[in-house]
Amino acid sequence: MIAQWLCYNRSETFRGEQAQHKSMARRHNIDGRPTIAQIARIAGVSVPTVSKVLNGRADVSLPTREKVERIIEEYGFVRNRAARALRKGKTGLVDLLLPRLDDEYYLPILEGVAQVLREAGLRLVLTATDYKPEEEVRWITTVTDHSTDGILVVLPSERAIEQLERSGLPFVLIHNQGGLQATAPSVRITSWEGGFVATTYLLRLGHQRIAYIGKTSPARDAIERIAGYRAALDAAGLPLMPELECDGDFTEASGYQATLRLLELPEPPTAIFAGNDRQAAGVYRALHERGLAVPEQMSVVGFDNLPYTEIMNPPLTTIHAPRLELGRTAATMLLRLINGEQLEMPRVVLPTHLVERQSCSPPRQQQE
Amino acid sequence: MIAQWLCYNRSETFRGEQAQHKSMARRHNIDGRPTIAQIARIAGVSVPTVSKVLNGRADVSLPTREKVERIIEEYGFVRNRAARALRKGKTGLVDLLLPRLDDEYYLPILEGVAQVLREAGLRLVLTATDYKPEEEVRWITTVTDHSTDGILVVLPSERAIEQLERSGLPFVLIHNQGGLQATAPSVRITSWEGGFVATTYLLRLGHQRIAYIGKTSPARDAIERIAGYRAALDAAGLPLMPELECDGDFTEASGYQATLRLLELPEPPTAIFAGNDRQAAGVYRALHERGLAVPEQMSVVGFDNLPYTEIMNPPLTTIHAPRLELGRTAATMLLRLINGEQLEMPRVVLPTHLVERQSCSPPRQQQE
DNA sequence: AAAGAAATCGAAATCGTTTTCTACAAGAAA
DNA sequence: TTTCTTGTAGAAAACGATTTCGATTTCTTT
Repeated sequence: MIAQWLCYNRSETFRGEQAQHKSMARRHNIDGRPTIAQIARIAGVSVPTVSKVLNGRADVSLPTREKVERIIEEYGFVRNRAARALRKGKTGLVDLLLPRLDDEYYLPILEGVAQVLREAGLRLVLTATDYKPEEEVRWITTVTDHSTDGILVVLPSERAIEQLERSGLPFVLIHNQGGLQATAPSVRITSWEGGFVATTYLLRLGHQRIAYIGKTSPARDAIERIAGYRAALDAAGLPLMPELECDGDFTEASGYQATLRLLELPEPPTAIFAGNDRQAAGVYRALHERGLAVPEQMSVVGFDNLPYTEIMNPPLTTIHAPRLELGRTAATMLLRLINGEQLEMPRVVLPTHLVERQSCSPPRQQQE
Repeated sequence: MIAQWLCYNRSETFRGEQAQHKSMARRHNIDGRPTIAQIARIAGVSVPTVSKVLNGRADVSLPTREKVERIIEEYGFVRNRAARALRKGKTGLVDLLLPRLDDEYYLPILEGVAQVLREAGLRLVLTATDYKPEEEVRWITTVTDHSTDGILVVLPSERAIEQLERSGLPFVLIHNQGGLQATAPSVRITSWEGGFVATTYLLRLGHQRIAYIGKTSPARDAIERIAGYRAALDAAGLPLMPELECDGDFTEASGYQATLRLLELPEPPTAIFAGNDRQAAGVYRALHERGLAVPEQMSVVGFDNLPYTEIMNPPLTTIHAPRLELGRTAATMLLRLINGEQLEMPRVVLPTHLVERQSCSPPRQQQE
């Protein structure tokens, strides 16, 4: 982080000589910024003509255009966005609703959205709803007042979706939890496939007793992950082992506790598929406390591919959730909707994939 | 809400005597949301009266107020924010400029800003500048068009500060790198004290040879950290040990490399103060590769208190940088400025403190 | 009962831009 | 020359709210 401060400060040494704008404009306007009317008067043309120049319309002669452009440049004129928004009915803003801001999981989504919006010249309005549907609804209601061009909602509640559909605003859902039948534009990831791939990977290494943590959550993604796990076992001709399916609310603590319980089993698993990376961190902690080595005595697979999985010890093998693309895709779709276009693919699912690092190996009995 | 629009339109359709007015109003209102004018007509009052009710002004009689409020409620009216912004000169928006969005360091700052703005009923516009001064300047220029009420800039460049001061907009700087003489409103943390405390902590444990990683960065915070380290050594009557002051650009990789070099020294240190948590993660990796145990064979202290330091193995002792408060304080100050108040304390410095976990112990020779 | 004070309400102006829609000029076609 | 385009420019009307300020009405006071 501070690394970049370095080169950043370097380029600082070339201190750009900024063209100082004429202070004459001050005379005309109280807050110092000229309006179209003033520019028009100074240029000796009418207000609409200036507007036409600003908007690149054709019906302005070249000399007039150049004169107006010169004055605009000279006085450093920028048009009042509020007035423009009022007249055009567009605000240049897009709202993004996240459950939480202090959860690094959402960061790349935010980043992806920000990238696309920046390219499109739109500004990003960010709100955290703290996982409360009423907050979501409240926010959607308050931005229904022409103050946004479109909305992106991560993990929307049912109520939020209803409210969105009612509002008539363009919107795209990210990580929609809703039923499969929902028709609203949305972007998701292949959680089922991720669960399947992770489990299959462990099976291929020779593991037979593979635990899963995170059974309880009613969230769509969680349900898909465990379904993928079960399907992989099934495809390998193995029976389900209910004692190896642990509760877990996808926190570090629940990963820790689930692992302790698993280790007390008469026949503990040789591998743990930890539902997500946070739980995997808890798994590591429990294993370390009990003096068990990863991957020699226990293989571990995570899900999400959070940044810190790279610096875990050993680096965690995990399923990559393409969160940046989630954000980019959703934002791109929303831009289309705002533009009045139809989406040929309103419901997009982005692929996950396995990131192989050093937390897995064949089970001990096969190693020897 | 659509239900109400329905009945709204229905009642309009059946109102013959107001037909001419109605058709006009309908023609101009494409998206079906009522305007103040329509509410006023339905309530049988004037436009200003509705406005007064909306703004809680005193000169409206109770019966009138109640009637208008009922109609507003019934029709689910929300006022057009663009129109309001134009007239009042306030947008209800605050811009936050961050160097990057994918850096978890900034997350709590963002969270703190978001909290305060939410309480104040303002919306947060987020932009990443990618550490480029020209991006900062470009953004500041484009929001100078009355489209924001105030700006918060994290790690502002010199040029950005100049631009801000020229713009006349309210602004507060976070982590200002500038010289001590700068008078602009800003919030920082006590980096020097953090460096001093971390080093003193290690000295008290009995360490004599304490390394520091991150010498090279010209960033204000980095300079203060190493200055604190040196001052602590000095206060303990120890000489500076240049061979123990390592270069480092505050990435995981540089922590790793610096540690390898330190271990090759004829007399390696017994403790490493790692400049920041990311470098500490690299230190852990190098030590683990060389088979050295933390804290038994090497004590490590980080800086920042990133979330993952808690789940490092062992949990990292580090200096807490109060980033949430950084965001909250800056936002609170900005709110004051927007409100036209004077700041009695324009330049705030927030205290850091040591978070003691399990990565430090007395050096080996003293243990035995 | 008359006059003054206070409460209540609305007409009209305003914020700064965009969008018709009309007017006029110059050039092309008849 | 007359008529018809074509190209330019501007007058005026929105967009939807807030604010000012004058006009009523109601309430006190003497």
